[in-house]
Amino acid sequence: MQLEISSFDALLRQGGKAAAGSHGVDDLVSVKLWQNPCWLSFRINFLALQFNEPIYRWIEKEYGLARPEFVVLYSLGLSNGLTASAISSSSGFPKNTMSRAIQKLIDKNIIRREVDAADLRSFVLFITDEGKRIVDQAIQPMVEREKVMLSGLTPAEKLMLSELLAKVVVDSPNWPPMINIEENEE
Amino acid sequence: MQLEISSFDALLRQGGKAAAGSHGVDDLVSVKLWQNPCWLSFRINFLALQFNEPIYRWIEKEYGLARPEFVVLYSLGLSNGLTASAISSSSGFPKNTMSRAIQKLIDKNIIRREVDAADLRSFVLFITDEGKRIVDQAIQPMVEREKVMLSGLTPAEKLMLSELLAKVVVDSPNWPPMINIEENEE
DNA sequence: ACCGTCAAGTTCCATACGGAACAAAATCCG
DNA sequence: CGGATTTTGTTCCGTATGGAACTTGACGGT
Repeated sequence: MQLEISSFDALLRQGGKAAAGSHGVDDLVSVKLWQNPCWLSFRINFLALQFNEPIYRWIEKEYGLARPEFVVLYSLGLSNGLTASAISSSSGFPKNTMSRAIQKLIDKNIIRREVDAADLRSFVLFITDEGKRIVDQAIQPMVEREKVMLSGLTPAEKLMLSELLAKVVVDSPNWPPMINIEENEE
Repeated sequence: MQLEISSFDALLRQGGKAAAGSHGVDDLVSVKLWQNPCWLSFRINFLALQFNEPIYRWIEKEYGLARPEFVVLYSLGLSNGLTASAISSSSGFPKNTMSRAIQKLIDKNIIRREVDAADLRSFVLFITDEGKRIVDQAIQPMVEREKVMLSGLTPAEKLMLSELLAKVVVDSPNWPPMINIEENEE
């Protein structure tokens, strides 16, 4: 049984509609869920927002760290001894924004930096004890938030979601950079 | 067979690692994929960025519309006759940002607004022919981008991903608003 | 019908953001 | 080896952003 492209696309964006009902969710959100040619980007962006907004608001209030600063801190928490550009490219923030964030973190004694003897242009960044303390604390509400967001899925579904998202991320280096869809360049 | 919480969490964040290998993907991205207690938010944010960044850059260059403006336009393309606050709440942009975006779109004759006779405070927004033309065009690279991003998945996997994401979004109204994780309020 | 509360949009303003230009160091290459 | 090119990080600066205060209209209760 072979579906045409167009009806498979329609099937895709309707994914999960049957199981859902129209419970609780906002009208326009419903439309953007079920009648949207760009189903992926809406769902992804919506969920990113649902995570980021409360979490970064709380981190700002609790620790006085803005989002770029916390991104630096979190990255170092995962892998100490990183360079500014590594953090910048993995997080998507431009490097000047990272530069400022790093300065502030140094001033606050949350991270520390050493010149890289092998490359005098770049600095290697290390988390301080104070910094380590902050990430360890802040991570708790973050995982809690994720747990809440996933609470509607069964364990098997969570695992499946994790695998599928990871697979897409891993594939990302193969994507064309999307320069000039239409080549009308003057 | 019952897993403890902690080892199931570990399993979750490793989701898909076996199948992946360490192909192409950046070092720090690998770490954030596989050694990250917040696997969901990283994957979601990463993918959102991979979509948004090139798309909105292109839309800005092609049509001179900033992201909030295009969000308004796109929303009206899906469901004409919306109100500013509806768009604001479904998209996550604050209402003053939406207000400015709407003004600009009106100036550019891309949308039009009428006072709501039933509620004199609010305006109902409509897309113009010019606006309709723009969304119809701009949607093409957007769906194309999504197609590229999903090209590493089989049709069955795409469908599964669509269903799982939708299920999570539909569940979102049930989530607690995450006020005051720690209740040390002074 | 009136007053307090709430909701829709706008305006004000300080600030963070990100593009572009820049300095310094590394790398490439003939 | 020496000049062109790339890479790292910082600085400059115009602009978009979003919190807060405000205006106007709706709504709910007594």
